[in-house]
Amino acid sequence: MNLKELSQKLGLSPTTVSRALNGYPEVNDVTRDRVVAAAKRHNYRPNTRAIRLATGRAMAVGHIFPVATKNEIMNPIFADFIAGAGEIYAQNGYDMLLSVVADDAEETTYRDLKSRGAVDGVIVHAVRSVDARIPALMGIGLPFVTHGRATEMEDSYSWVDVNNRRAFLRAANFLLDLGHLRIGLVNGVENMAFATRRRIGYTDALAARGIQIDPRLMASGQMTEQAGYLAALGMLDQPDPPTAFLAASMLSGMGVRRAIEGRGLRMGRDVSVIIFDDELSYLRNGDDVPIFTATRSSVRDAGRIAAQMLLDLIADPGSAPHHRLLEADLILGQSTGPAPKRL
Amino acid sequence: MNLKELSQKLGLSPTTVSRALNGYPEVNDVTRDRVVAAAKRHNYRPNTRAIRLATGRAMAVGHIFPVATKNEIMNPIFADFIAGAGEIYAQNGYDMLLSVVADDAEETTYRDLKSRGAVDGVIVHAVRSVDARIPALMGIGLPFVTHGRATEMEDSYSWVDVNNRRAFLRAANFLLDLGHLRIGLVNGVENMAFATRRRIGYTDALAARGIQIDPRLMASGQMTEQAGYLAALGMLDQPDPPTAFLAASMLSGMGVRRAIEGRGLRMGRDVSVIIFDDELSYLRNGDDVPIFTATRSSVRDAGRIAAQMLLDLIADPGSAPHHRLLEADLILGQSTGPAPKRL
DNA sequence: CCAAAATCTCAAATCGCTTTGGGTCTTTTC
DNA sequence: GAAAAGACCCAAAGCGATTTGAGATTTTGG
Repeated sequence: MNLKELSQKLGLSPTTVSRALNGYPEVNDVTRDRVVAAAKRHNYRPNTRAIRLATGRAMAVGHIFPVATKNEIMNPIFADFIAGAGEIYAQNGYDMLLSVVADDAEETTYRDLKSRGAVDGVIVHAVRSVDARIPALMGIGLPFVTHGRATEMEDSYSWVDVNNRRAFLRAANFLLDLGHLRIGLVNGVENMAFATRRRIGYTDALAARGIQIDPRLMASGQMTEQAGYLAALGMLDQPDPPTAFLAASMLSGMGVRRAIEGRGLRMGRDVSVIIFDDELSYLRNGDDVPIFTATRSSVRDAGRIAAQMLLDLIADPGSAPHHRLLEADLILGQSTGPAPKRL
Repeated sequence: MNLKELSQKLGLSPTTVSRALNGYPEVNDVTRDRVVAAAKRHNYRPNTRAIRLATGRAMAVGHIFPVATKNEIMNPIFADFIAGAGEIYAQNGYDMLLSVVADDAEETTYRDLKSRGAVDGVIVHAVRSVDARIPALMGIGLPFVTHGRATEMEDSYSWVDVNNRRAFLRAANFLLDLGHLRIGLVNGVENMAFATRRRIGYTDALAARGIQIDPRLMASGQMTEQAGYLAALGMLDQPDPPTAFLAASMLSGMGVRRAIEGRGLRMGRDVSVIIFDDELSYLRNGDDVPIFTATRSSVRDAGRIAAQMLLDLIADPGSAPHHRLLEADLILGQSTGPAPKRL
């Protein structure tokens, strides 16, 4: 059932039917009702391909799913981010296009999407501290919103980010207030913008209290359980082990917990742990009472916000860049307590 | 740069340029080379929207991302499956369309995608034992491939699945061979097809050795760390606790491990554990030596296979349904050992 | 050397919608 | 009561490709 057939059935021109369906004012209410009813009865949906060609808009946004050429790690937060963004697209009649691309080919993909006219804008994931994709996209002229922000030129593009520095600053301060003096940092890979900022939050907090930064208490790596385990174990086995940890994710935190328990210590009593909790749906931090004390910020919300921002940007391409800095909550769980008395 | 402009630059008709670019035989090789070179030089890409309208094919496939209305859990295997499938699409010039949809609206979404002409086919995720989507899609007439298979009508549609029954049968047999008589099952939610089949594999193995099935040793729930922990703890605290566990996923297994260690036991010595390892990129089962003994089958591979199958189906709609049953490997890790002597 | 076949190229139709620029028919307005 | 305004509807021109059918040119065969 297409527009022409429907209009013939109704004895109207395609023009009028199209206008009636799209809410244009030049059509009689009686006629409009008749058209709408017929469209529903015949289960008519305008052909997406034709709409796109006619309007010149893709009514779709692209998400590029970088697959690191080296380590092949798929970012686990991606699924939840997508879930949030997808909600917004569905509400606004947009489609979500996913491209899985080797991370050194992202720019080519953006350029391709643009010249093919496949999308009206893109979301950039996993922003690195220095990220070539940002200037590239500005050059290409494709509207975009980044999740995370690079260290430079913050003002010249649109982004959604968590205040990572502040989150880890607060977390570190909280541990310091509990009397912890040696705090281990189990961070993500530090070419990622968020990881860099978290480290700065951590070091700033220590510096503000006049505590010497000890590089042996700072690890950086993939945010997996195994990596967290090994990093924490290495620190615990040092002569002057940490009494607390700051871990970059739920998975890292689970690894840290295993290391602590593996050394016969108890988390929350002997060693405190604070994690960054992205509120991933399949990695909940406990049900009612959180297991880990955590800085918490929902990735799914971030997805919603980024998607809405992008749609706004597409609707009004001339507007100034939008920014949204989310603050993470610091929620109390069972993994923190006062520093044990030193022997 | 569009076809018309390019053809004007070349002094040829759009027809000839189109044919040259698409490899039709009716064009002189010299002309073709000239056209191809010019297209490259001007960075010409045919407009996707126009191609779609003209050819009537969407050159896109849909993935529907069900968000359970109740528990809101996003399936963690989704990301890796998508990564595999996306590779295949990219190689074949297809786009991947993702829809995030409440799980009670999936059928509507399929119907919508079809009537809008937005996709040429879809992949169905997370198949339930009895799944209304399958007959629905057959009715709609949209080519589809399911990941997992329902309990009925296996032959009438195309699917990719792991031999879940056999995987858990082998795993259970392996534990039985090691002398374990009480084996706990920490299964996924059993309205899912894969979970049902795994349970059957487990019970079949026990039955074949004449061991009584004990419902207290069978748990079914979300495949989260927390759920695995609680399920295992409950079993360990029973009067006659299991000496081994079969866990449905890496995360469940991590929960089981925590329960074991929480009770002062050691995994691999006091209590054995076998997990189902989907080889998720961010939940690796150890680096060199696997931590858990596991039945292993890569979800990313399954994504590749399903995507290729769907493309084949789209290319040849009249063909008979395709099936692919993957066998899981049983790989030895450090989490299993002989059953401890009974006191 | 001419007709037939093969080769190359093009004009125009098509896909299914939106949108422009008029037309007709009523209804106001002075 | 005529002119202006408003309401309603339509034909046709697009969007940018593919594809059909046919014309022009070159090659082949007798």
